[in-house]
Amino acid sequence: MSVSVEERRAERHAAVRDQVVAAAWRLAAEKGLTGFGLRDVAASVGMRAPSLYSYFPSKFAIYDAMFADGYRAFRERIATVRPSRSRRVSLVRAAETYLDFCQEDPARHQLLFLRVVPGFEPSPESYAEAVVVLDDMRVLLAGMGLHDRRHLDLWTALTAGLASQQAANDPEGKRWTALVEPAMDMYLSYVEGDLS
Amino acid sequence: MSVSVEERRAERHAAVRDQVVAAAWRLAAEKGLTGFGLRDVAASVGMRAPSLYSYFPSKFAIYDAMFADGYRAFRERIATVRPSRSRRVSLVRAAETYLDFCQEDPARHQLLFLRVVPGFEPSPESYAEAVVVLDDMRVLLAGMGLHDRRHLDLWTALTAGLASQQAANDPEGKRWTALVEPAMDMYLSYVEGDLS
DNA sequence: GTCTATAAATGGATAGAC
DNA sequence: GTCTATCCATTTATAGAC
Repeated sequence: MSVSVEERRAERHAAVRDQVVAAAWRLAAEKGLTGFGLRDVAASVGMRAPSLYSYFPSKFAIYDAMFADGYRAFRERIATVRPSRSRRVSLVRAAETYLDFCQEDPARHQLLFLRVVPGFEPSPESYAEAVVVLDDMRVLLAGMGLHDRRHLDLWTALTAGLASQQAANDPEGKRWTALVEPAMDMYLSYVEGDLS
Repeated sequence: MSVSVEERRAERHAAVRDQVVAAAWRLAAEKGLTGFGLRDVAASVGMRAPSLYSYFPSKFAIYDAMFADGYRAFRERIATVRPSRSRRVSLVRAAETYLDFCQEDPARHQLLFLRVVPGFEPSPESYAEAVVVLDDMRVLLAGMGLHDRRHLDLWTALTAGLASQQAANDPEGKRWTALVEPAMDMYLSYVEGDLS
């Protein structure tokens, strides 16, 4: 059960990385996704800016870690959705969870689901986290008998649209969130003929 | 038919303002919505940065003018949609026009329809341009017998979702654009019972 | 690994001459 | 109205001492 010095060092290193990412999320929520600098990040973990470079080679690398982290958090959140025998209930719960997740942190919504940071694109490894979540959704719909990618794309468009309209036009309210049930009803009656 | 000196001066002033806004759009398309500076803007209209302050009191004021200008352009574009007796055709054409408009300039899509510039909110006057367009859409749906705001919100969410998924996940392709017809079919069969 | 110091650039914005 | 000059803050990132 002994652990090598290198392993403990690596653990500490990873722990600090996580703190940096958490600090970046806090600042993004406060000042906007592109509104914070490395000094802010460093200060809020008790460091000076240059020390961050022991953990991340660039600011984009921090965005990249945030991206992966955000999708892992999203996947965990989606995993908490209580399953139901009713397709309708399952879809409504999934969509509501997604909408809540977006609304509770608009900066995260922008980083994960929109293309907002000029010049930033997630690395293949981080993008893989996004693919995993999308695959979860694919499996969920497949479990309902929907196997066509177009069915999945239509569902993501519908929920993404509710989220983006909510964020852009009524960030504090429920104008579009309140439409989740009708939206899922609409979706379900449309795909009804294709259910297996 | 004579025009006062002041009027001609005002006209020239307005013309330069328009050039500045046009230059800002070009740069936003090139370098990202938040990726350009006032020096760039000034240079691309043959000026130095301080001279811009004769036309706009701040960078946010330029974003504000872009916002109003973008919604005017959007309204003109929507006005070109050929009317049809078929509700389905009308909705498909409107949605396709919206999607094309978004895809042809992602920075414009972000400024008009997402909340991307940290700290920027449109002035009431500029926001009024957005309200006008939304009212056009309200009238269009009302002409089809759909008078409920929820019908309008559901339609905007659906089209906005197609646009944002397209922009974020397949900016060069047609993966979600290709779903306009099914999406409109879905929408129409759902609201069918409420048509007057 | 963290620091100071600094690079090298850029940001928005202002003062004041012309 | 436009310019030069400049302010002042800030940015990301690097060099090198400790």
